[in-house]
Amino acid sequence: MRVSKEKAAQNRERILEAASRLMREHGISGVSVDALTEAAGMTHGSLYSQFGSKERLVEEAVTHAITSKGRDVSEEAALGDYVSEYLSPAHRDQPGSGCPFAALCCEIPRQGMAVRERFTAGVRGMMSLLSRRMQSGLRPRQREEKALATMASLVGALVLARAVSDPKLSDDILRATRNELGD
Amino acid sequence: MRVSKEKAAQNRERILEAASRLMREHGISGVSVDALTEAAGMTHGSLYSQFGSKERLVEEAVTHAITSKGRDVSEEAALGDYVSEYLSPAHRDQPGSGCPFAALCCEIPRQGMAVRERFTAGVRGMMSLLSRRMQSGLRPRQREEKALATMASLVGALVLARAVSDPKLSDDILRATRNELGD
DNA sequence: ATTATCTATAGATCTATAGATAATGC
DNA sequence: ATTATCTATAGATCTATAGATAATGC
Repeated sequence: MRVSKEKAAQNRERILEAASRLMREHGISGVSVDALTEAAGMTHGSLYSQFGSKERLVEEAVTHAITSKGRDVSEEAALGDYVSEYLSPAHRDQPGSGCPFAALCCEIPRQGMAVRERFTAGVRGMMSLLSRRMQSGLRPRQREEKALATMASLVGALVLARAVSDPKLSDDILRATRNELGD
Repeated sequence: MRVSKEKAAQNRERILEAASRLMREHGISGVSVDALTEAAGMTHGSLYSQFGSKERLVEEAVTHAITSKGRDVSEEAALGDYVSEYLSPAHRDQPGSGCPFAALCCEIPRQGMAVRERFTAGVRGMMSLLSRRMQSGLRPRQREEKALATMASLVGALVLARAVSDPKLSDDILRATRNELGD
């Protein structure tokens, strides 16, 4: 049965929402087309009519996750606030709505070029977001370098904190990195 | 057909070698029992006789990768040398023989408890390895904290450098983190 | 007439098991 | 007699496609 253009656009959006959340929680290869469309309240057939293939959906879902996450960052927020929130236990414990870079990074090298390029564009976006918040005394080139190193610290701390089974060690990783970036 | 005890032990070792390499290259869920035993020159049936299940093989393979990698680090190596090698393009381009933490971190939260605990033990090992190389002026507690923050930087830089599709940006991530850790 | 969605299904592939085989090691 | 390995296969599950259905929008 067919639905209205408006309803179809809504359905597409719901699939993307579900995909960007489920992929961050279970990994890209860990989410089936079936599980995904079911979470969006549809059958798997509709995904192929909307996106053509899983690969193309992944492209859009990765972009969706990155841009929607980027919009959450207010332009006024200081570096320290951003770091504190990024390295908070709450962020660690909610990967589905958390940083897409930390959630997907290890799977990205095995994705198609289009997916990797969208991920890369997102990394550049986060670099410039952090760069703008670096000490104003530094030259642009140095600020970008600082931004990249900071991003590496943030992403690394989050993925390790999520991976270890000991809650205390996990907290230690977050705190140690917060302290290091606070200087 | 049966083989000698010695040969069987060799076969087991070959499966573990293949597993620890292939899992780092294609992810834990990205390697099938079939692909794995074939890489070791056997059929998939023998894996079940040797390990009982894929999950139990993963436990052993993760441990195998971590301990064999840990043995490579000479006790005399300084922190700077370790960092330079870790953040080298060569390490980035050879995940199969590289750091298991960087290769597997994102998949570990979805593994069984036994796998997560072995990963966690490995993280503690790397922490103490780095800790021993920190400035001798610091107290043990501070050295461990520095070690954790350094590990986060290393792992984060490597996974991001592997993920981005632009070779220049990838090099920049490695260099920026090397410079940051060099201070 | 167009098209978003559903149903049914094809064709791969994945983990796991059962039973046969044949060399080992007592 | 034991057991490491192989062969065959069961039972799930995964991506994708073909054709039917029915509401939309000209």
